[in-house]
Amino acid sequence: MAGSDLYTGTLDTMILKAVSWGAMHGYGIGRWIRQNSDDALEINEGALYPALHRLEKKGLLSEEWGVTETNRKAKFYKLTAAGRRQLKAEIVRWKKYSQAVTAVLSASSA
Amino acid sequence: MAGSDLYTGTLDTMILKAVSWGAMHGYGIGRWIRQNSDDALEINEGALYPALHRLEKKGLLSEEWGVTETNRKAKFYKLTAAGRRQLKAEIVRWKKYSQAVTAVLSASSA
DNA sequence: AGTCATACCTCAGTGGTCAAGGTATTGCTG
DNA sequence: CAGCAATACCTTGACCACTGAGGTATGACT
Repeated sequence: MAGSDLYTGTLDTMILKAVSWGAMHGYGIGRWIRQNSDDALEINEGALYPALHRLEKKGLLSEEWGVTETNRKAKFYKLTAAGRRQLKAEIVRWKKYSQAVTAVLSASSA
Repeated sequence: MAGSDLYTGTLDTMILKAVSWGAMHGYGIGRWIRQNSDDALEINEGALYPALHRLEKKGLLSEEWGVTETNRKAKFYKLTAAGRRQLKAEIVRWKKYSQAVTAVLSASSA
């Protein structure tokens, strides 16, 4: 599975966003990100699962085993209150940061 | 010197951009990035200098000792041909990537 | 003489990602 | 019904960029 060479640190925020309307399982989160990025981002599983565990350990996600619509067992993640706060802050940070980098990369004089 | 919590991987591209109109020394590159990001990005020197050495080692920058306008000795960096090519590619990559992440973070339905 | 800004550097530690391996189950298709 | 793709989870070692903190030296101004 070819990764997308992530800019480190952006994955966690996207994961939090993915579950912001309800519980989702890991594999589905990866698929959701790919789809919502118009196939630009392909999440490496070796990055995805450690990230989920990390976020759970930080108390930003809670996990629970369940069954998918297609009858498969899967671990479902949802946002905690802290996770929702974090998501909000991270989105602000991303906006500022990406605008700053874009400004730098389109500067037209020294 | 407080860093800006960089998203790993974005620094190199900004450095290449900084020297795209002519040679610049390391300390000045840090200042240039800060100014062109409207003070949003404060480059940690512990990130900056290793990055310069890295890029030089990769053949994307060439370095040469010189003297600044204010009469101080400093190491000046400029783009190599490979560096210019890399910069172009990295800017494209950043545009695609940042648009993708922004799309994901502003998705409005599951 | 002292201090600030400039200008360079290194190092240990941390931590996220990649690449590659693995297990198990469902469901489709030949 | 055998085989295989897709789903769904996981771990591990290696790599490497960044943080935070330390350091040296010089020019300019007070």
